[in-house]
Amino acid sequence: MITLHAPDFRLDACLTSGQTFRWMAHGDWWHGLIGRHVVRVRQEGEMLSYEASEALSAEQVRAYFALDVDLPGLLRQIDVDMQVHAAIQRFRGLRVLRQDAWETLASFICASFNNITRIEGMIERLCQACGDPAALAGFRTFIFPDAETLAGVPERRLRALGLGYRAPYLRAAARRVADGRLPLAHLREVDYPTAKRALLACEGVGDKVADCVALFGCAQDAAFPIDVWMERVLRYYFRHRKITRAVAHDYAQRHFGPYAGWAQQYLYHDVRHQRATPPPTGRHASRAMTREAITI
DNA sequence: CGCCAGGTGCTGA
DNA sequence: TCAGCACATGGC
Repeated sequence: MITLHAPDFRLDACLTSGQTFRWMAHGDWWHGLIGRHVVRVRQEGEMLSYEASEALSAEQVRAYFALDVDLPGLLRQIDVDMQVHAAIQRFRGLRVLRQDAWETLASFICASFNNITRIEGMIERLCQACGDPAALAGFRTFIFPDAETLAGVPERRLRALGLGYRAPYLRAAARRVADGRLPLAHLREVDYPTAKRALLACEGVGDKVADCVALFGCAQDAAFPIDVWMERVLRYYFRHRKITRAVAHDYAQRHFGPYAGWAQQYLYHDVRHQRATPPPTGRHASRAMTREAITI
């Protein structure tokens, strides 16, 4: 077992905030994969411990959990209004993970117009059907199938896994990655608009999915995915008027700046968490936040 | 059973 | 540019 120092970090928030779909809680441990490595991780205070099925360096783990990011400095940049401030206070330590770009692209194609529970099931069946088996002690799982593999899977087989109309989109994206038309590794090196434009070339990838892949899979910290939840959150900055996602996205970019994606992750996790555990009275808090929103 | 889900592509104004 | 619509599926 290897232990690293992980200040300003909250593992459970990272793994339950809708940016990753395969981690499972097992007592104090979380079981999952980092790339092709089967891993279990556990947080105790400022310490993060892990075990892996094969050599997995501390640097790879640090990179995956974005522990190299100066979180206090970053939060200072996005802590620009009452609403995001409250989310930061509640979930300080939440970080945007640095996941594999292909797995992120494939996962978020499956995520479109879908709910998280079913997304998890679809991805798990996809891995069982097309991925290589792997294990860590008693934990057995399957590696996420690579693009070359999925490019050769017939659409009807993907439909049989429950992907529905997303099946042809996933197959086409796999082809595009496998044959090099979409150079995913390169998208970490270019600027955000360039990365997003490249992702949008895939069928079944619109603004929201492209932003998720850019943010979670390509280290594009400015990317700002807007789904139905974020649309509700952002409406609040416009005095609850109806707004198009394009307007909301443009506003968020200017309002939060180069780390807008991290603000998005805090707001998203916060609104989802509020639904799960509603606050006791909320009256004063919501009035204060409304007043703040109006002055923006 | 009806509504909803980390949307996208297409169409017609 | 933008609203309106179809699209598969299953969780709740």
